[in-house]
Amino acid sequence: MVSRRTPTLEDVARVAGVSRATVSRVVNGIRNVDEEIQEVVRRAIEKTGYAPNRAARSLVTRRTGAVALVVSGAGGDVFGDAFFGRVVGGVVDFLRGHRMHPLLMLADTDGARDDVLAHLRQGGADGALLVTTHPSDRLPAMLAVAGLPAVVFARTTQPLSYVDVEHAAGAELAARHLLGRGCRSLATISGPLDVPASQERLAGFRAVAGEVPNVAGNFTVASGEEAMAEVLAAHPSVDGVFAGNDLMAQGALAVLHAAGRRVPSDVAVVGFDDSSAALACRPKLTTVRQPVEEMGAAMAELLLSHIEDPATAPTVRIFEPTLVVRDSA
Amino acid sequence: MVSRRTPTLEDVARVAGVSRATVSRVVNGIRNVDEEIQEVVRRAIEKTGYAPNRAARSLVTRRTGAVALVVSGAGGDVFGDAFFGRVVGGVVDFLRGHRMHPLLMLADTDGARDDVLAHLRQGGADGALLVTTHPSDRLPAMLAVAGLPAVVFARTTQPLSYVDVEHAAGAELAARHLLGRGCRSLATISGPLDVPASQERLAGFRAVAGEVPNVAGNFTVASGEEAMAEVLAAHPSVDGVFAGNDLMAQGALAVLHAAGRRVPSDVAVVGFDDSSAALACRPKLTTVRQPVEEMGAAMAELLLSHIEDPATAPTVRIFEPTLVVRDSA
DNA sequence: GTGAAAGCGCTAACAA
DNA sequence: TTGTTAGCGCTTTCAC
Repeated sequence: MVSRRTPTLEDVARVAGVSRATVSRVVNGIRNVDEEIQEVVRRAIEKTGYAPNRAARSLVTRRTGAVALVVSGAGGDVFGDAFFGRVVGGVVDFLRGHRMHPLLMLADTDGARDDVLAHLRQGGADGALLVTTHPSDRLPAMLAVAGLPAVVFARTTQPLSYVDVEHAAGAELAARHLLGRGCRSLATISGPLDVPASQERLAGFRAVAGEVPNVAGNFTVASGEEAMAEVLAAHPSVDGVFAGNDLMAQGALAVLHAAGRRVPSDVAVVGFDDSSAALACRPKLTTVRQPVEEMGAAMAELLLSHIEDPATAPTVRIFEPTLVVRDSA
Repeated sequence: MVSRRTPTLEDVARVAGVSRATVSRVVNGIRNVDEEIQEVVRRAIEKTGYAPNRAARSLVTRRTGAVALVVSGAGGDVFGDAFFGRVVGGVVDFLRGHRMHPLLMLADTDGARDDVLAHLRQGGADGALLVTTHPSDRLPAMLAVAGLPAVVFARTTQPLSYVDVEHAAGAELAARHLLGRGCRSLATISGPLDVPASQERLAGFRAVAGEVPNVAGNFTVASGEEAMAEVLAAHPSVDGVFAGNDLMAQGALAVLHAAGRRVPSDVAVVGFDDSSAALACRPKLTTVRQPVEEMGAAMAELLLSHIEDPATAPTVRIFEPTLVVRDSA
């Protein structure tokens, strides 16, 4: 077989002895095509090794079959974060049931944000999924103004759809659990207080447990260690700790252990997220689970509906966290 | 401003009073265009809010500006794995310097593999980056046969470029370190033995340390715990352990601690990967570092050269692992 | 240095 | 049910 140029609809049509339109109909599974002809066409496709050209199709349908999955965050190690991985998992999983794929993009600088916008305006993707960490990020506003289909992970004040978890409710679950097992002296290790989610979790906890002392960390193991040490120094009698995420809880565990406190008998610890770290900890972490994969899937689903019908109104989907009881509390 | 259809080259040309060709030249930064005219065109672009249509461009250039990043592995939780996240980070980072983006695809079933192939044949992406876990995966062969630009993470027998790390050399580093600190009774916890990387690591370790006992795990914390327990039962005198990855090392640490063995004084432990888990462990893990991000970037670089010149011969790039000494050994 | 014109491969009216 | 035809918006010879 001589290496020729890649076959087109035209070639298939010629081989099958029909028109381009008919071949197109068969390829796209449109009815109103005689059974026999369909068979002839299919054979011709087989014989020619035809594969439809996406660019040509996109040019006329104005659809690419791709959506931008934008990580609009701080450092470059976002992908090393298991949390983002879970979101991606949920997104990919949902999308592929719809023959769509996410295009990964970083939006960590203003230039990069402009690129994302440009890419969408050029029809490089049909819409955007935004996983943003900071409320100061202006990408949501840019997308909203441009009227591009977009869905955000975490609450936004922009007229865009978003998904989020009921942070306060999750923290309340943790507080009740700690109180329920008899803890009398509680403390919290929150995330950075300029992150809305951190604030909501702290507020939720205090709504149930009262004005307990808090030390803010930054969601890392190391910051959890520092915070725990600080808490221990200021409140030696502490017998229950709620951390804003599992990584910080893991740090707290290490410090408590080093200090000779038994977990959960001396000090009970509850995390947040139910990440893989929760299972890797010893003792295994009791934690508030966020259904991150489901949330990712929901984002994708919302985005698809916006793409399908641009007139769809912004929609919000809030998920309920659940308490996963393991060994640390 | 009335909402019109999105502006095209034609519109810009009309506003600027030049031909489409000239506008195209300016947009694509081709020289041979009078300075003044360039300025006029740029103003017209600004005024019209023009953005080039990617589909139309792709149709003629036969380039999409996207590459498929294919995870051809087992379970659906690949993205939750920090290892893959690091690869992605390296890939994304390199790619964006070249105005390209990765399209995420899962290839966990035969059907999905066919989809990946079809997507590439349809010009949905300019090439593929393959992160494959099992040597039995037939996707590399499919891509090689189809003559599509592709680069694989981990050695392949196919005529494709690939990147990999010198597994044996890394394990040798671990063995020498353990021996060097005076360990007399060594044992290993390897990954699944049907994974080439696991075998090579084990072989490398034994090449230096002799035929030490080994228990195979499956790269999870839990399997590391089981394996460690088994080792402890069979060889109570063990004073040095090399685990095939950091997660299993983490499991080993937990079991050793529960058994009352001090790390590293009673038993020294070395992991592999230098993942985030290595830093999260207590004591912090001494481990063999794979430059995963660099490897991801290298994959992307190789792929780009294949895309640019399809005649480029398959190339392999092997990376040297390094020992990162922390507290566990 | 600039323009005219010919496609790239496909879909979607509209006819027949 | 099937074919004809007109584009979708862009790049790229080839003249000028």
